[in-house]
Amino acid sequence: MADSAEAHTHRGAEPAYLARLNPEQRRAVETLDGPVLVLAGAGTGKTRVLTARFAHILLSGRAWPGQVLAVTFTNKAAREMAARVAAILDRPAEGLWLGTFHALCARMLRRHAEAVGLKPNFTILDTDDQERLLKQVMEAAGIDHRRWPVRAMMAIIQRFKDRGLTPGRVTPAEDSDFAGGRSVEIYHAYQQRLLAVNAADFGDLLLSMTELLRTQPEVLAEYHRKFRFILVDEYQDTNLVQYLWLRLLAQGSKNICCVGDDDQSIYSWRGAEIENILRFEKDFPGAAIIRLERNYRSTAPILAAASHLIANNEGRLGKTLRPAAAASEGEKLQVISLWDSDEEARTVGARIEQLRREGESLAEMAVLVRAGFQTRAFEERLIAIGIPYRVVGGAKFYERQEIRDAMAYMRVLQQPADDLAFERIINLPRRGIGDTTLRSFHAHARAHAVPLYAAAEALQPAQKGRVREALGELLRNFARWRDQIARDGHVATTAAMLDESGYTEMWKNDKSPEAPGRLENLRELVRALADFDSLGGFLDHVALVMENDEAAEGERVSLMTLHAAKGLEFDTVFLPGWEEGLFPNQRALDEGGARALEEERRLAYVGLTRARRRAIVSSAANRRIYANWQASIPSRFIDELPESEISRIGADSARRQHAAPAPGWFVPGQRPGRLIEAGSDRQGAWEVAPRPARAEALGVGDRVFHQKFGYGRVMLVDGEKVDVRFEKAGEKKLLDRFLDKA
DNA sequence: AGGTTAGTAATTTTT
DNA sequence: TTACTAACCT
Repeated sequence: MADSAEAHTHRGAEPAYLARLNPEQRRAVETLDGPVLVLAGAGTGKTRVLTARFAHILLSGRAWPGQVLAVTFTNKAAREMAARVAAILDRPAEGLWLGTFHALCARMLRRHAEAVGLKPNFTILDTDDQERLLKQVMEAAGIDHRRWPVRAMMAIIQRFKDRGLTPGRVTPAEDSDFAGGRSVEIYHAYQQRLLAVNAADFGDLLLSMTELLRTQPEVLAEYHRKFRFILVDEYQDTNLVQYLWLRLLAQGSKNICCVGDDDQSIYSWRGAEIENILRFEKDFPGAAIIRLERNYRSTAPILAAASHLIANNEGRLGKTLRPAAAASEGEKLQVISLWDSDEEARTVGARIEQLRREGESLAEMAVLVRAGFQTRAFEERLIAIGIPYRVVGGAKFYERQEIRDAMAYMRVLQQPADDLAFERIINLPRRGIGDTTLRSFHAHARAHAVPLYAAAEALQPAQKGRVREALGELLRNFARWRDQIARDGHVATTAAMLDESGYTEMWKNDKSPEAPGRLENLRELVRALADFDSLGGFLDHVALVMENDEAAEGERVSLMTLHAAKGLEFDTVFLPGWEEGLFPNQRALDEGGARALEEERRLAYVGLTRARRRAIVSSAANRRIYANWQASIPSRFIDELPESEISRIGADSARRQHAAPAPGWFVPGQRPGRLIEAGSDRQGAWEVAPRPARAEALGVGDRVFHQKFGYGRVMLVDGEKVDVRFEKAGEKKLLDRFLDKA
């Protein structure tokens, strides 16, 4: 508030949003004319620059809010930018073209839908729908799905779209040899199907819009007139079609400002091309390049370690992070060698407990892993020792079954031609309409080139018995709901639809423990519906914007993948699993070679630079993968850390572990022996810990402790099998020898 | 039509 | 190990 008051009232003095910038940041904000690339290292105030620049454009009178196009990758980033711009302006910023690539393209495409063969109410398909549609296309083309998986074809199509290639633009050189060279044919058929069901997938939003700008000069000119300034966040993550889209739009004013960090490009596997940022000067002649290297986040040792590591990469524009404050002190990085993944989880858990005892906040600690499955071991350990945690980036709200079902109902209501949605709900709840019946609808739909819904209507009278009755009722209901929506509005109608269709009833009758939660989610969905003035607006929101409903707040440790951690920061960051094969990930290396290794290294860099004060890297000598144990060696990235900035813990014993054969070496499924930890007087000795037999039997009502599940109470004893109700993990049946009396 | 079983595959995933 | 899917049975 004070900021903008000053911004408006100052005489001669600078507005506060400029005054608090360092010289480089300030140049990035004030260089308004022509292309600008801001190379913003981790923690150098990237968001501050972006928002100050946005506000500066408006406050200096260079453009109205509607004349600035501001693009981000995530909804979160878009929200944050909107909020911070509004804070500088001291009023909510309205009429902004600020959003994700996808949301902005969807907004544009709705206006020009007809030009690409869609109706303005087209559906935006998520990954699941895409896959089902493509599967149908491939089945129709007679492709053996066991030899040529749908997933693989999906990836190929996505890659085409990422590169701005419509089926007609795919050249033989860019084609793949999938299904005996039939990929373009399938791609083409898939696009035809999308138009037939009046739908676009995520990739289409960008591709269709770019194609439109490429081929229709008057549409392009319209946007050139409109947008005077373009701002782009996370430019290093753009793919080719996003780049083309931006370049087309920027041809108008030339005032494009891209902010990014080539060292944090970690999405090549999703089509991102780091070359876009490396090539910026060539693409936009006369571009100003501004480097932000003053880091306001981390201590000197963390910055030194991250810089030292990333210097091993070849393909980079080159920047060096410098600590902003003179604070050269700070804890060294800890590098811990451990015996196995269980010990790693225990150690991390113990460190977290210790830090908490020392007064650190759990919300300021994060465990960052390479792959999602690694979080499980830490979750189990944290449950056992009673430390609250959250897993960031798990299942999304809208990916839940009941939400997708309910949305399918809404989609059929909104757009009866949406075959995928219709297919999903035609027999949900069970109406006795099985494969055979559905197949006949499909045949009719194909033969008459009508939507499935129309086919069902046409064939309903020809059905017999229960099917005829149930289908008749469903179709009559839809007609009625469509009628009702004009009268009662979309919220009441949707609620009525979910009840009257029998969908809610289905979950009420469901005895599974998840059912009540699903009903609650459905109620939440209807509640959320009230924030929108139409069903269509809501469906777009869910497809493009809605995110995890999990509360981010609270005193909890965060567990997530390194990818999910980009853009976040914590006082303490645990980086477990730094082992060859896991990190750098072998599979990534197999697929992408040297380039992939550099991307893995960038991922390590991202991980380290998340830490403000403390980073703890660990590696385990043995890791359980599925059922059996596998030996592993510490990651090469550990060797790339500067020895002067790290303190090694257990390194000696780790070396000995690899040198000496252990007793009972790697019997699949069996616990390996364990080396006594550093600090013990028996350090270096082998301890093979057999599970001791239970001395005393457990009784009903006993309080017990389990390594994985924590504390609980015995509910039932059946020989050596015991039912326990755990305080945190629910009821489990297990063998008594895994329990300790508490 | 719907439930059961055997076989198979398991990174990262802002939209 | 688990989780999911495709053939298989009732």
